[in-house]
Amino acid sequence: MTEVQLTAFEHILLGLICLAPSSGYDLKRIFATSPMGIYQPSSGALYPALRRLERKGLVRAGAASRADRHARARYVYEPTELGVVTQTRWLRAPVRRDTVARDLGLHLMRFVMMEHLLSPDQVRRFLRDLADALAAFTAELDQHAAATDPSSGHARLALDHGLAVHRASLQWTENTIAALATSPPLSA
Amino acid sequence: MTEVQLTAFEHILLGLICLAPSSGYDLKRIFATSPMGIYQPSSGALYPALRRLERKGLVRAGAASRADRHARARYVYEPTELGVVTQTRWLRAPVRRDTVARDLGLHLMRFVMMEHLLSPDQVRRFLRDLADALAAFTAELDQHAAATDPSSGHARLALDHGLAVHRASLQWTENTIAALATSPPLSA
DNA sequence: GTTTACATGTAATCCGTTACATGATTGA
DNA sequence: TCAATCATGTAACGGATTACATGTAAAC
Repeated sequence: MTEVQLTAFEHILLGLICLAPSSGYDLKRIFATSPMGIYQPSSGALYPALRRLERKGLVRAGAASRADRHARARYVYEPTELGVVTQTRWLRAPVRRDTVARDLGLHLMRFVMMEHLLSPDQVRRFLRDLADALAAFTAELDQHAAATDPSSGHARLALDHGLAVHRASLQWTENTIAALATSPPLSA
Repeated sequence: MTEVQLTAFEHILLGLICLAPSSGYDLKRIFATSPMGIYQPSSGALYPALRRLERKGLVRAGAASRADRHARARYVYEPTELGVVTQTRWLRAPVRRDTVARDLGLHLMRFVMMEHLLSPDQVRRFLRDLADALAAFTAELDQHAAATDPSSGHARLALDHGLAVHRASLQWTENTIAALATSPPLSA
């Protein structure tokens, strides 16, 4: 029971490898072409991170490595059993109210990655928690707003931005809960 | 013309000091109590950053230091002329389309800090640029969405989240441009 | 025949977190 | 006097960026 602690970046890599076995370059391409391409990991971040995951026994360089008559080394990583367990535990971690705003993007990544690792019920619970956390956060911002002179300059306007954005996020969460309730994930 | 390069964190500290001369502890309190308290800088980040700003000649420990019969050292920093120039240049920097999503929070910080350092016209231009960048980004997301099966699981749903949030941000930007046009900043 | 995509890596540097250390002042 | 607040700092550690290095394969 050695508590495996990973960085957010490592968890995202592990999650992507859980979705589909990938080489470092594959992962780079995923970041480059998918909408999450707002973050582009450098080689100096990516390859050492993969090595750390391997060293910790969460992924392994699988059979596909060095195939396809590629003379150049090519390591295709796949998750180990421990890797899947670790990732699943991360996905199940509660949504913390006090950091929901800071980690909003990360929570969305978790949502994407829990599709095949958690049960529909656990996904529902996650979204419910997320909605609650967002509601609490917007309520807090509302209080700040109420305590601020509405015509007091840019700080107040920026506060309105935070409110608008997190209300939209909350709205999405509620909509998604409803959508997943009426049309359950395809198990066809 | 030694190009002074600062981290985002350093620029935020410098910006806060430009708004009002502050000690390290003052800054800590600002982070703790204002809505931007989602980020709580540690002592190990804060004090070395202030030292770096001082070493680079952007702030100086002002007259208020060690006053108030505080035996314990207390350094109240105020911006130097070079500090104000550097900060102003940062505030004037263009909004980059390709990083608007990643740096959205930072752009809002810039908006707050440009209130007293830039002209209303420059603020307007900044918001116009921000709106354009957000429009470009949402258009890009729209294209991704159009190319994705609408019932294809969590990735698509997460994309919808990004769209909702950035549309809300864009809406705020347009609203704010309008608001600042009708009621110009108080110069009373 | 040279650029572009594929594919992985290292070294220097810098910065942030965590945890610990120190000491004064105020109020219960 | 004991806790909380004020107030600044250091040391160990880890990880990210930048820039550089290396080499193959495909395409033009």
